[in-house]
Amino acid sequence: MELRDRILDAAAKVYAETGFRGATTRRIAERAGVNEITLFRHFGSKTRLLHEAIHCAGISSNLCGLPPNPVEPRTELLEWAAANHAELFARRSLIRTAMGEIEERPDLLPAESPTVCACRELDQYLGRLQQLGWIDPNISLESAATMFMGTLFADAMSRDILPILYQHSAEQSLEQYVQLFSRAIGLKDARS
Amino acid sequence: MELRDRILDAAAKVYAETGFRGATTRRIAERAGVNEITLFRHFGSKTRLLHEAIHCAGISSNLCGLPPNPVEPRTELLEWAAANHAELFARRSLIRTAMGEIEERPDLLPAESPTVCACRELDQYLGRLQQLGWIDPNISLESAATMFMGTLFADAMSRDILPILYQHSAEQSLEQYVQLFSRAIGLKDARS
DNA sequence: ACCGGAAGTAAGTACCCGCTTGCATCGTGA
DNA sequence: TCACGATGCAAGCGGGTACTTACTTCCGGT
Repeated sequence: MELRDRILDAAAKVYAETGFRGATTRRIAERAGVNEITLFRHFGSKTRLLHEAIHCAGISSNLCGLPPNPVEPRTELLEWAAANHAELFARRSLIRTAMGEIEERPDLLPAESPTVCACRELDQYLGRLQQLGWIDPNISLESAATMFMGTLFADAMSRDILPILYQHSAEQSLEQYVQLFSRAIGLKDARS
Repeated sequence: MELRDRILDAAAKVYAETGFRGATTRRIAERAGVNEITLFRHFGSKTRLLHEAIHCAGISSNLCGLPPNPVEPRTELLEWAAANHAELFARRSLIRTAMGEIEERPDLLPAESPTVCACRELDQYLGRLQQLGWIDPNISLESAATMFMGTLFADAMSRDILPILYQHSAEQSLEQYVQLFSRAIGLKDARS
């Protein structure tokens, strides 16, 4: 791993653990196994370093998208939900920290967050289902997409800190969510 | 307002805005219009002050609960959702900050959070509906309750920071959520 | 052999932090 | 009137913070 990437990686981790104020240049340097001065020579200031680190850490890996031509909506929704939930859950520390500081430092989070993209993707997918006549024509697509995305988001953010609420495994919960959501939107499918 | 309460109030606000590290004793004192020394004379240390401040700020106001004997589930759910959402939304800054720091300072949040109580309350209410035969007997009550609570939670936490996702008003969204949720659990009601 | 760039080392600056000490001030009940 | 408790004020302590300066070390290319 290149030194620069090692620093960015360490910075993102320390930030996720302790926030902007807690992510001191000394701690980041120590975590990266690098002299503190090197941070400043590479990135100029702590602020610029953290900006770049969070931006890089926020770039989502390749998610399997929802198909343009739905075939088995229930299966497709479940796979998509599992991928998105796993992504959110893996980054939960960083996301929680950044959300907690968003009012103080709104520029640290990218405007086009993966969550927003995912929600729009779901919205458009539901639109296709609606055109095909597979779901209720009267429901609000945006609200349905927001509801389902909110469920995934809240689960991924709270599962490890509110274990009382999340006693089922993630897979079991996601199946239930998809089943409930399918009923909510009136999905007509062979396997009800 | 008593001086002690003024300090606690200021401490909770500064904490919600800037987190534990950002909530310096000088800032809290200035916000409370009080000498910094007074904080230490009253609470001993910054840590004890913030513990008490967050605990007091977390005590929920009297929420209208779900009725023990359901009459109009759709209306009851909507009112309950509106009350809970309003409560979460009002405290969103504090909740976001505390969630962001929960791994570093898990003792700052009460174990029995209002959200957990609300989710259990909803779970039991759904159980009553199920016993009455008003909703599907096969669905998982915990998953349904978690799903709806997650929707409310995500909405309240993200509405102000992701306005692209939440273009409808809160009331409109809540109505849609309740309508979708009612369908998800198979609620049989006069007004479908 | 030598040079240049990248990294480390040591020291320091100016500031902010939690917290303490010592003393002045003020209001109230005895 | 006076004593006392609560509060304010000024100053400071030891330590941490971001960041700088000046110098050394090391390593690869020519």
